[in-house]
Amino acid sequence: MGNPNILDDVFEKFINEAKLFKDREVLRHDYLPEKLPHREEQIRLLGQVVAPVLKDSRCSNIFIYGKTGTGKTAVTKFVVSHLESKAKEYGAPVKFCYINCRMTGSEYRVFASLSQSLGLSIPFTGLSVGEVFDRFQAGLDSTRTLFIIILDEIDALIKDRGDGILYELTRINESLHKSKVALIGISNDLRLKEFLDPRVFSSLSEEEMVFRPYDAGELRNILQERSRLGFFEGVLSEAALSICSALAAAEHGDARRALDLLRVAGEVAERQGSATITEEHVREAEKHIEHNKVVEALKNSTLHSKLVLLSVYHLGKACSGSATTGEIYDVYNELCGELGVSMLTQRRLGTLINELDAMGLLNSKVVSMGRYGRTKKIRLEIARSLIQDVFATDGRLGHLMEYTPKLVSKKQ
DNA sequence: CGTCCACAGGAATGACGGGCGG
DNA sequence: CCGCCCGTCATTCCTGTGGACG
Repeated sequence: MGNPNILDDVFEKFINEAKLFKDREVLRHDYLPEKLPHREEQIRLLGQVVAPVLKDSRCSNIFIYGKTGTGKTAVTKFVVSHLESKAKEYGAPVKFCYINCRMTGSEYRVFASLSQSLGLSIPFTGLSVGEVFDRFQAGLDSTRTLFIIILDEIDALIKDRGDGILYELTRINESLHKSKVALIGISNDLRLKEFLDPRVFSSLSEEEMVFRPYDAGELRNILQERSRLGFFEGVLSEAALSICSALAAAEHGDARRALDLLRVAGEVAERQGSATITEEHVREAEKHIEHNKVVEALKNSTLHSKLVLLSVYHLGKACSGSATTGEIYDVYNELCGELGVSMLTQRRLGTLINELDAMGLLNSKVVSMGRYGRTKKIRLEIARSLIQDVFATDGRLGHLMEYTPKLVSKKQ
């Protein structure tokens, strides 16, 4: 019966004490601000490259590299949205389509999104890829359009599907009569060209841009700028600002991380009813984000992935950090036996390990031990306590935390 | 200086659930 | 309802390989 009152309390408290955030949205990393500090040069360059579409000619394909949180996406969206309004002003037939390849996931869905942005309706599934491509091409050519395709996080697509789509897209202009297509490829991975067919690569990177990471000072400016819009005056302490930029700078100058840190720190402070954001809140936010990362990652991974992670955790006790694939496979087999689950092959395990590596939960490195073979050294990338926290609440796997695999006790 | 370990990781293939168009 | 195609997970078979050992 008291429940509504509890909530009432919570809400009232929130309304009365929420004196920190002026505009929460501004502090999200996907918010597109009116100013992008320290990226003026890139904005100008990209602007020059795409400008020809205003005069009815196709612009060069362009390839943009840079690590996460260096402003690639923000700059591109910024430039393109300005281009769009200019194009309207001059009546140039410019359209664009932004696709995040990691979200979109497959060749089929990329073409489906492209078609949808032209106003074609494409079923989720059921058609062959070729059919969707044909429809897209026909749809595009039915009116005269300069179509700019932005493929963000393109490395995700290429690494597990190959460069077939890019091949199609780079050649599409040859079969278009009225319309023209230009590509903007954005990659987090600087070594992407190694995965590409050289023909595709050279056509895709008629122009190239590299985004350098921000340094601590630049991050600080960015955060300052955003916090002016996002927080009320005097909320953010100097110390908190410094620590945010320092932490993010240590992590390859990732502005996305810096902004997340700042926003979550604000939320932590708010929940504690504090009037200012302190260094302590930022530290708290760091833990919070890390914890969420793990929970999120595990929420959509399979039982077997979790078992792999647990195996590494257990092995960590015995061999001070790094374990080999073979050891993990043994422990994993034992855990499967404990649960009465059938186990996967070692080949499969290898790719699961790679996936966990990509998610940042594990760290794996191929090493050669000479006469004693060639394997991967794998260690946990996250705090052991975090694993304990997360698995303790897992009904099915909780008890495996206490269990000590034979291999581990033998090693001890 | 060749051997050979203990895997890495690519390719081909299959099983399965889901959705479409007819 | 069927036949077709999709994406995902998993297996099988395979070739490749860095470097300590002998």
